[in-house]
Amino acid sequence: MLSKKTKYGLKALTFIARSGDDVPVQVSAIAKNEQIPQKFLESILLTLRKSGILGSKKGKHGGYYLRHAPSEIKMTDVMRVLEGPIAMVPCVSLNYYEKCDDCPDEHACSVHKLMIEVRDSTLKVFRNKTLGDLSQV
Amino acid sequence: MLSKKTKYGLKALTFIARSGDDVPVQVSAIAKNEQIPQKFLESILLTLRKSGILGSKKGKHGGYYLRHAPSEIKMTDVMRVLEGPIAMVPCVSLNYYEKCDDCPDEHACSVHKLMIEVRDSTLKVFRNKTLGDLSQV
DNA sequence: TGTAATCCCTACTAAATTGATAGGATTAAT
DNA sequence: ATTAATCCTATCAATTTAGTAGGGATTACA
Repeated sequence: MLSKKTKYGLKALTFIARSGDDVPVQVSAIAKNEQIPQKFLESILLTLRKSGILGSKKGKHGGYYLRHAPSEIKMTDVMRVLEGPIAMVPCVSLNYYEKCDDCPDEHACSVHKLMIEVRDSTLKVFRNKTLGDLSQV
Repeated sequence: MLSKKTKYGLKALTFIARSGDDVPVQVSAIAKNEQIPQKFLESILLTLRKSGILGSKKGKHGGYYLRHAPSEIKMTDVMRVLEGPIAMVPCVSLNYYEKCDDCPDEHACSVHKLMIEVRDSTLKVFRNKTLGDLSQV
């Protein structure tokens, strides 16, 4: 299941992308329009900023803005920041690989083989999708 | 993340598939060979039996067996029993559809659009994979 | 210079889920 | 009868999720 954090994060990014890039967008505006608890959204946007996807401006008339053009923001990056590894098991993760304790031989593991295929097919989707595609009406 | 339940369930099914189909396989044998806590495994095999994927025989020399040939047991069915809906959000689930509270118009929802693509690509993998494929050495 | 608006940060919490464990009831073969 | 197995219910600790609370720091602008 997709976490609310990810869902809210994606909606927020879409909202910002649709807002034109001249002025920063306030958390309150996003929260109101997308029906997201504001304090929760604050923490989500903070992690998106720390990861380099968003930039921010403090103080009056401050807010968040995209650091790159929507068409350059790939879903692989967004999903990894919000939801974590794309692989369903660490032993098939490209970026966060970890060996299973129980599994003596990965090559012989049926779960491993299956999850590699799932990972690849999911990656293909996320690599070909950008925030630009999402924010298209 | 894949739950341990699903991981253990897949390993158990693979083990049973590889064991030839003349005699039922005991939980204890699977637990020992696949390094799965036996009591936990018991409950997993029970749900697989209740879903119709496994059959069981009680009493001495009892155990679990596949109800169909491995090549006829599709991963879509197995995954739905073990892990639940394949879709990452209920609003794109084929079998467990539910509307989002917050989303006034699904067609306009960026998350919805993205998750439909993920669902379809994952489904394609699971539909084309059977337990027979998994248990191939 | 003051004040309101805004992001930033830490800590806390309730509820749900996960990954088991415990203990026995039931069933079947010998 | 005894033994070996599945079946069933209940319980539990740890983790994760989805927030909430409260204030600190920064900036625009009157």
